[in-house]
Amino acid sequence: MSGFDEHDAFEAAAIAPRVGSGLATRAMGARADASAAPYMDGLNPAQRAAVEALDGPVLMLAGAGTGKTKALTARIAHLLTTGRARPNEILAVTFTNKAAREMKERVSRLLGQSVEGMPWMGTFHSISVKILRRHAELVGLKSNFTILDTDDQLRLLKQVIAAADIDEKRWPARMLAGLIDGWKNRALVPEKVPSAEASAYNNRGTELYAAYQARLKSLNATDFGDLLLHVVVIFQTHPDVLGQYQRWLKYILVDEYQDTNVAQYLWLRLLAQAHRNICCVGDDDQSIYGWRGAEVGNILRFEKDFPGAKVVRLEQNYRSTPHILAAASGVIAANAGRLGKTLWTEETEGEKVRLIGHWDGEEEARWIGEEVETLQRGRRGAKGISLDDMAILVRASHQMRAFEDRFLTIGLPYRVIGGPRFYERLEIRDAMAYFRLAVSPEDDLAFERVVNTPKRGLGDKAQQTIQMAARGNGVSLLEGARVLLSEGAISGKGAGQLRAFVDGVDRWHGAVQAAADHVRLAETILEESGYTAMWQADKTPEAPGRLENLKELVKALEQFENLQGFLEHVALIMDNETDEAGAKVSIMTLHAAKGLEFPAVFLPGWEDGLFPSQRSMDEQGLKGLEEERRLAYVGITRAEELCTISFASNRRVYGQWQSAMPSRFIDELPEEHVDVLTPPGLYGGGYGAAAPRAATIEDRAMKADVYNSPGWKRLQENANQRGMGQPRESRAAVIDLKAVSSFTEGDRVFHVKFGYGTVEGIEADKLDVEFDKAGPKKIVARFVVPADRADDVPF
DNA sequence: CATTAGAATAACACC
DNA sequence: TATTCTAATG
Repeated sequence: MSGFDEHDAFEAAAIAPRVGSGLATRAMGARADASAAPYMDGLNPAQRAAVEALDGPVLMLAGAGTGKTKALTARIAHLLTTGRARPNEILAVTFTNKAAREMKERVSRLLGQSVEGMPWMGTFHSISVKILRRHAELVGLKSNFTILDTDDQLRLLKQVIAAADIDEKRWPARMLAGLIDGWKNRALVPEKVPSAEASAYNNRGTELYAAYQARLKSLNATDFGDLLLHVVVIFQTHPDVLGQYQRWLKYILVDEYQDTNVAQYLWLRLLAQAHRNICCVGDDDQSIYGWRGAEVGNILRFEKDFPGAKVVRLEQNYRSTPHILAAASGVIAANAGRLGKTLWTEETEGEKVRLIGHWDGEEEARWIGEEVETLQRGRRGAKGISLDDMAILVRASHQMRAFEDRFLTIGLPYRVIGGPRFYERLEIRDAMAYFRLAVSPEDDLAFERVVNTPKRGLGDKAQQTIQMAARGNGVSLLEGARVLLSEGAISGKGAGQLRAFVDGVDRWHGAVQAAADHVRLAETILEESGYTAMWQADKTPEAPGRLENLKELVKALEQFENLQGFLEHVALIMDNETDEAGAKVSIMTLHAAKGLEFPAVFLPGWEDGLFPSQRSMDEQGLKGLEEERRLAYVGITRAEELCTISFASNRRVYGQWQSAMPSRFIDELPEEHVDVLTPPGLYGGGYGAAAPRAATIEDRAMKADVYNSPGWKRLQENANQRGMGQPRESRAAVIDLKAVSSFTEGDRVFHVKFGYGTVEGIEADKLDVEFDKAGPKKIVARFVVPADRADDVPF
């Protein structure tokens, strides 16, 4: 019942009058003057132009904070109100479920009615699933195919690799997964992979890709990349099917167009090529998904793809203060090959972007924690900021830990967005595997995951036997197991338990087919399988939490009609919004922050190697660096009123201490828009958790003569002396330089972090020190002092 | 088969 | 450091 039949009816009924572009029009009972419609209120001229250019290709270049969603939703309202399209004739694609949800809500609000009838508003993936279920047989699948997540994908690949007799050690499955994802992102089926790339993965990349695809098909499964790929293949090979969709989906809107990859581009172009009513919204400066196959080229090339396209630029920013905008512009200006936009604002007030250095990551977290509390309370009589209005945006998710630790100890409420997700947790995935088996007993991957969880005495050997039996008979693992049991071919111990397991699955499957109450069924499954009992018996500290999660899972089921519906939801909706009450600071990655805004934003970890990430630069060179820079731009432009950038000179990495230089992006911040808060340490004095609150940053900031402070100069000098890309030691929190006298072997020394130690060797400016507590370390000489001067260390 | 200690290794961002 | 993998032991 996916709306296709109604659709035909609608198609016949919807005879929208053609109208001149840009003019207010009268249409089928719509309001007489659309330009006076409430959804047009408060649109600036550029936005209005974007809303009114309904027919033909439109490219909306929308800078950060320029009201793009407003324009987009108004455009949808306009399409509906003018009678150009019915709700189910508009295809509106976003990248995240959150964005789709928000758009739905806003359109509903604009029109004063629900838009439940907009079935084609969603992510590329969710819309693709809808299409693919309808035409699965065209690519050799059944319409109830399962969608594998990354984990399943990897396990399947390992099997394929093993079957090809390749040493997975030398040729990791991850590498192959990356290759295959890359090909799928470019809509390349195995036969189409360019021969130049066939040498990948020990010359067997394409061969294994083909084997993997065959395996997926036999499992009646797809991975994420397939969802799009299959649809593109169907469109390309079945013009009749494509034609249907072209007729049905009269208007196309695409959000975040700069993030589309080749497959998505083809997907869109195929759908749009007939009527060319496509409106793409994007910002080349916010293209941050190159690693996922996004092609900035798509947006740069739009006018060539759609000749005669109308290009609208949204440049008036409604979000940030001038200083914040200027700082962001200064950074992004270093990128080449931009379409170019100049953001401006009518706003004149506002604080400069704040910059502060710290000795190490812990101190950075401590400082930000205090600063959050200060802001919450309200600085100098200013009004306080709610925790909900503050965010900490990090480059990589592992950076979040330091903040979580700190916030937990000071009891500061926080929420992590996009961290280790609920549905990726071990116990949830196990439970889901049970549900999957209940829904489709032939789901071999699910079978493998839980046959021996909890332990049923079915180890590698027993499982191999089952595999053999299944493969030999060309049946699923469950059937294979059944055969073995009936033959009595399985050894004594596990046999009874396997029998119980197989019977259990049969029973649960029966219940699913009988459409039994699925919430109850889920509980029953977890009980009968012994899964709950397993965690109850587990005495590790995390067991109670896991049981709690299982309860939550069952509760989440209530919102769905059945298990199938739930499973699909989980496969596609990986963002879990836990809307707990109470104000909280948000912690998230820069990527996750795209599209969001906060009055106060903290951007920690601006160190070379971390941000920009060394890996990005190593693998992608200048291209990678530019993408990192766009990420910096995204970060800064999330801030409405206050943006605080910070870096730490030392950080633990894999338990090893490492020092780093402030990010090169810091040098790119235009100095007249930055307040340098004195790097701690440069003026000595106890700075840290125990420091009196009166001595916090605010007061210091007043004195800091911005870029003329000795600290800043030294930062610059150090920066200039060193080559780029080298591992560099800190140029920020420099300890008393005079303390760096010449050391000799055997000297006793002191280091703030490691304590006392003995010099074992000397190498240029580095010392090999055997620390009493921390063990052997290589240390830059500047960071240690003679042991008898330990008291002089200002930290 | 399960358990466990010790070693290896890891970490960038997501639908 | 923290998790995961391997090999050796029970």
